[in-house]
Amino acid sequence: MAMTQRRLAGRRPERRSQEKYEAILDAATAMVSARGYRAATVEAVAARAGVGKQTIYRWWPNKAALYVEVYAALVPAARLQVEAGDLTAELRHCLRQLFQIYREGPAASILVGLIADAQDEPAAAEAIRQGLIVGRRALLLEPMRQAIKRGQLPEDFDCERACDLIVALIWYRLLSGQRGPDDDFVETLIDMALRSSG
Amino acid sequence: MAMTQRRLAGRRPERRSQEKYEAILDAATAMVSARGYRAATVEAVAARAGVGKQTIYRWWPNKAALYVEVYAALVPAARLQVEAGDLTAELRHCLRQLFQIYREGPAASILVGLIADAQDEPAAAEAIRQGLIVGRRALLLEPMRQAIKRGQLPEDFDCERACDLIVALIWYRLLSGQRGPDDDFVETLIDMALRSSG
Amino acid sequence: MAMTQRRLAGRRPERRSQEKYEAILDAATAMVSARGYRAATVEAVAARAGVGKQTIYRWWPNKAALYVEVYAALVPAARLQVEAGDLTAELRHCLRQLFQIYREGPAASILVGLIADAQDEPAAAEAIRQGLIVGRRALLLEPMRQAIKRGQLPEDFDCERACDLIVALIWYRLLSGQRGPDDDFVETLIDMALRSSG
Amino acid sequence: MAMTQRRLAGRRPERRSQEKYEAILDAATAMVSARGYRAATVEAVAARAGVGKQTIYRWWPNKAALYVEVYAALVPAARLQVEAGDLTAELRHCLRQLFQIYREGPAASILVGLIADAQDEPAAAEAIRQGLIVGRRALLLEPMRQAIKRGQLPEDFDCERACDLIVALIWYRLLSGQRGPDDDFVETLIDMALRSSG
DNA sequence: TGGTAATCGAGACGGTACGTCCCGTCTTAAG
DNA sequence: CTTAAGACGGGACGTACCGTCTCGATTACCA
Repeated sequence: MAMTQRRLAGRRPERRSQEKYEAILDAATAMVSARGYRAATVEAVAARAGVGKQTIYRWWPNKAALYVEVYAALVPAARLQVEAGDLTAELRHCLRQLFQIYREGPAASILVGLIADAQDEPAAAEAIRQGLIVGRRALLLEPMRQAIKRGQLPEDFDCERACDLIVALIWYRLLSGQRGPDDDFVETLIDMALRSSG
Repeated sequence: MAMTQRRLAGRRPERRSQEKYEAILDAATAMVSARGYRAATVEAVAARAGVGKQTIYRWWPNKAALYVEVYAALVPAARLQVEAGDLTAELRHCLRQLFQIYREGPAASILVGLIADAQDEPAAAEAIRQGLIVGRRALLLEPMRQAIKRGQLPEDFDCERACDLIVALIWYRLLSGQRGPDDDFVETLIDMALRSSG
Repeated sequence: MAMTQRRLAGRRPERRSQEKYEAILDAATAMVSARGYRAATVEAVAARAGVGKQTIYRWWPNKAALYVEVYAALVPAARLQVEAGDLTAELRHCLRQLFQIYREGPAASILVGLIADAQDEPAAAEAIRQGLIVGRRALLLEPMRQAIKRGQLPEDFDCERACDLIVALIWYRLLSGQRGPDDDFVETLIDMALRSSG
Repeated sequence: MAMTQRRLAGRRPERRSQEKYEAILDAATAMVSARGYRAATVEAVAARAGVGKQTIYRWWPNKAALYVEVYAALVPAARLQVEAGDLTAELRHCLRQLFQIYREGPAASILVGLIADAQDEPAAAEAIRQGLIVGRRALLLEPMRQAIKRGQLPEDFDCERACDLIVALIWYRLLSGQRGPDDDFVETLIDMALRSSG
């Protein structure tokens, strides 16, 4: 999202065709839904979008960067946030919304594919770190910090640890191919997170 | 270790050359160490082992199955087990040994590569589930169950949940490319596992 | 020199910037000298001239047409003509001058590139025929015809045949990548041309 | 034909599939006939031959090398040679046969394409020099040398020059896109060659 | 002199081919 | 009959240019 890749430094994104841009993201989304992350090659996405391969490579350095953007579009932060004044309620909202999105569309497949890609493509790893981890963490961390301020959590509660726990368990559930993430899982996550320290 | 693949039923594994078999596992291990999991293609492993590609495909259905076996050899269950009569001591021993192995050699890279492969190759997924999850889980579960029997853990302690938590956090640490697994992490894991329910 | 392209009839060439026009020809010349005819793509010439690609395509239908013009500028007819009253002297002057030009700059590379391009681009073939053959032939034919009139050559001397012979041998020497055209070659050409019929 | 390219040094041509080899040469021939030399891309030839691209690149370093071999197959030296005891008869036979082949199939197109390719691909240039010039020259030179021995040509007749003249005029006729090579042209060539020195 | 139209640079665009890599299967010759 | 060596069809990679097109920003003509 941040367009920080060196090789795109000179590009002027305002010149990019909005139409093509959307066609590419749409095609990428559709391809994953239809045939899975691996089969959603740059070549296939380009063909489906009615676009030259170069047009994709012009704006994204690799498949991972493209799909970080697709993921971000599918999982808008706004949809996960809520101000409830109550930690459990806020986490419940965030996670239920997230899992709903995972169940509705290909976002989970994309996340899993990106994690896989990241293992041997440093560029992909960086794209993920920047696009998914850094930005998204606050969605969980912030409510916890607020809760401490409000006195709903002990002062020494380890927010980072709780946050890692939640993300780790979600990743594990997706990666190990167990049942999809459901609302029961939300309660388990919240329960475990709140117990994790303090 | 050998002969778990159903599809090789008709073959006569006794005819497999023990020498070549070891050469292949050694080459596979060396390749991952030297160039990483992705670059350790079947082609490259065969070349390094001085073996035809077909010889690998004859005995393993795919790269993942081969590396499940390499992983199992690198992380022998025996090295992780200990009978201490104390849950914390047993978990500490198991996890410290595991992390030591991860730090010494390519086992962690292999695990991560396998997880990645599993995402779009059902065969790889199955190989992992059979080879890594099913068998390995007992190493954590058993000590916990014993601890319940000994009264060191409450009756209603959720061993599965605690076990998932440990594995999930290990995977997350490896996959997210944070710092390697160290002895501090062992203590964190034990602490979190023991808090996770009850 | 300008405005021979029929297809530009509707344009008003007087609006073409003389400055840009020369910058393009200069860049085209420089590119061939520096990197050869093939590498002197329209894209590269435009970049070197500090000009948009479209500006080139606006005034020349294709690369060949552009280089016919560059060639014509590098090999001005005036430099090859002389009125000596003696066929051998006139041919010698013409050919020596031509070879000197070939040795000095990229004209030979351009000629060879154009011949190559002409083989599968009818447009290039036509550009060559119009720009190089039709106009240039007279430089050799005229002196021969004068020589016949002066009685220095037999009445039945086949000027066309002699002319073809000279051009063919020059092309062959350039195309076959043998030694460059030198003054010895001039004498060979004249000798062979004068023997070719009669 | 000589398989002297460095990068093929390690290959063992006896392992090449004769069937595929012929399919490739056939497809290459057919492609030139059907769509011309330029359009006969390696990709298109591979597709038409029902072969992977790699299979072509495995045995030929580039398109030019492939087509040198196609040309050699289309214009077998045996078909051009004859022992007549008479120079004119031998040259006439050679050239008439050659032109017949040019008129029948795509050999001329290939020659022209190769000459064009040679201008900016040193590899192609070398393939041509080795495959076409070095080997083929003897077909013209030998009869001339025999004629000198038999006293049918003066001792000081310059065979090289005569040979260059013939080849140059053939190339020129093909390259300049004039009328195809016919039997009249054979007589012109012989006449000019015999006059060219001595 | 201000409007308007063409030209300009820059470069995005769909497309085609490139030459390389590796997959998993098939073939060959040596042992 | 097994082996190593590696050829094979296939599919995707990421790059290079092609020739066309779309942008604003000049520029030059004409009203």
